[in-house]
Amino acid sequence: MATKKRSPSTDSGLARSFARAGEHDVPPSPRVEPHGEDRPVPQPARRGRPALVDPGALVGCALDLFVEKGYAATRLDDVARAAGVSKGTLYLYFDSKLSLFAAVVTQGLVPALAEGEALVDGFSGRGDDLMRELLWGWWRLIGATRLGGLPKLMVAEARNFPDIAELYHRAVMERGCRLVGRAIDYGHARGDFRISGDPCTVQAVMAPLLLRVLMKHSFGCVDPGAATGSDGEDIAASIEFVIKALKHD
Amino acid sequence: MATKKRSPSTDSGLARSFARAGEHDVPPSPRVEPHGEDRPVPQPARRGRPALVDPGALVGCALDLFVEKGYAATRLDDVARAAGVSKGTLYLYFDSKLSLFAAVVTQGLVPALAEGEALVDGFSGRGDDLMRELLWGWWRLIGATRLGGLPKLMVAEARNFPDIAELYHRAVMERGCRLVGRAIDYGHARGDFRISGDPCTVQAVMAPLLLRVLMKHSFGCVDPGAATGSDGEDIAASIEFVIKALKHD
DNA sequence: CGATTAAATGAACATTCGGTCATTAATTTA
DNA sequence: TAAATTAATGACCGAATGTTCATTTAATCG
Repeated sequence: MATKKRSPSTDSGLARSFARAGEHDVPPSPRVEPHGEDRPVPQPARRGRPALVDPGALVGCALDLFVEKGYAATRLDDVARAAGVSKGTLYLYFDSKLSLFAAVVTQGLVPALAEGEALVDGFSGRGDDLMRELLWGWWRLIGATRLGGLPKLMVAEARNFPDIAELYHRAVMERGCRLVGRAIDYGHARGDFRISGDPCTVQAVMAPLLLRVLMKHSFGCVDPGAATGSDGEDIAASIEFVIKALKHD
Repeated sequence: MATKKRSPSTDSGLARSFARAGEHDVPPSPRVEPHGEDRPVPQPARRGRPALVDPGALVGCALDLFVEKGYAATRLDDVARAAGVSKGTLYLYFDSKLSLFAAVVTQGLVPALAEGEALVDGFSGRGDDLMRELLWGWWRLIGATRLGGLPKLMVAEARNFPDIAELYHRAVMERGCRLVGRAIDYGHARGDFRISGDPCTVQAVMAPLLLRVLMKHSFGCVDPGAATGSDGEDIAASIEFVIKALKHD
């Protein structure tokens, strides 16, 4: 009942059941076969029917549905239909519903985090400007995209899946908090901010944007104000709000 | 398949299937008198076996489980067992799982809102002191109690139950936002705050505490820092953070 | 004490849905 | 073209669970 993946790569259930991350959809590179066979490497010299489906697309559809309906209320039939495949096909790429969920949570946010870290690493300027760029970047890369659904998904399901919650906490939340904390410390060291980047301050800084994206993906269907994000206007206001709180009098 | 309630009072499915609010758990007051039927008669001179269960206790147990597991993942058997009754008994008091959910969401928060409104109505003093009392009151009455689980529950389920989401939005969120908005406006009129209580500012003001309670009820089992609230210390810090953002330079 | 009425039960029913697998489709190799 | 190999399908199964209801329990009334 365990591994059955088409790929020979070993698979430790959960938390690692999926490796591809790119958004590309190219199954077709059927034609490269340099005669060496049993090497466990790049060109397995494929035969038979080439794969049509893009696992990344499956994960994307699952993300949308998990965010919209929650884990338990999302049927694998729906995911399959949304992706234009059959339910059986899902089981060619994922061991179980839970491993699909793990794949959804795992992939996506890490690139955005890396980008933020690069920003903070190479920044020289006023602390409030760094904070503006960082928070705007978060909004552009996460809050305004469908990745913004992940926080809501995890808030909803963390208690039901402690393993995945811990994974998300370590790989995303802690790393993100360190990042924001460093940005605050940067401004603090420069004398721009009155306080340092302790965990409580970090949460207060992220809170307006995070809450906004949580509302968007929950009450967005009921509250038109929460739905849109109404480009920029009040995102900017929220960002300036927390920067004001950080600055000296 | 519709109404079957033991009481002759009409019941419009959803959103109104339950009225009690008490927190007591005493079965030993055998005269329960389920929501006094519209007869002005306080003592209907009951016959037959007196009721043992307290519907408020059923709702309380359901709240805990819904918050912990989410709606879909909560089994009525669990709710019944937690309340010490049989599953069939639940259907004596609620038409369906959904109406139980509606009862959970409906009751509880309104009294806290009323208390906050009384505070703002009768306040005379500095704007930042009003804000402190208001936010601390919210934390004491909601954030620190099990009612604090409701925001997480609604964030998780709003999209699945638009009717209940709209009910919650109207009866709780809009009312709460008006309340906080009035408090900000109060300080703004006095010259204590630099900005008025527009919806965006209100959300930014509530965000740190709301996010904290959301985290507590989701990642609390994984992140020890989010679990406790570590009484007072960083609640105070969060409150002072937003007050700082509101004040003039 | 029966008769009556209401409360509570829990076994049984019906549906949903995650997961399986025999079958079919599509491609390459000989 | 035939064999081999891999991809994809969708009907099917079984466990889980919301809902029902005939039955049992416990109180009051005549």
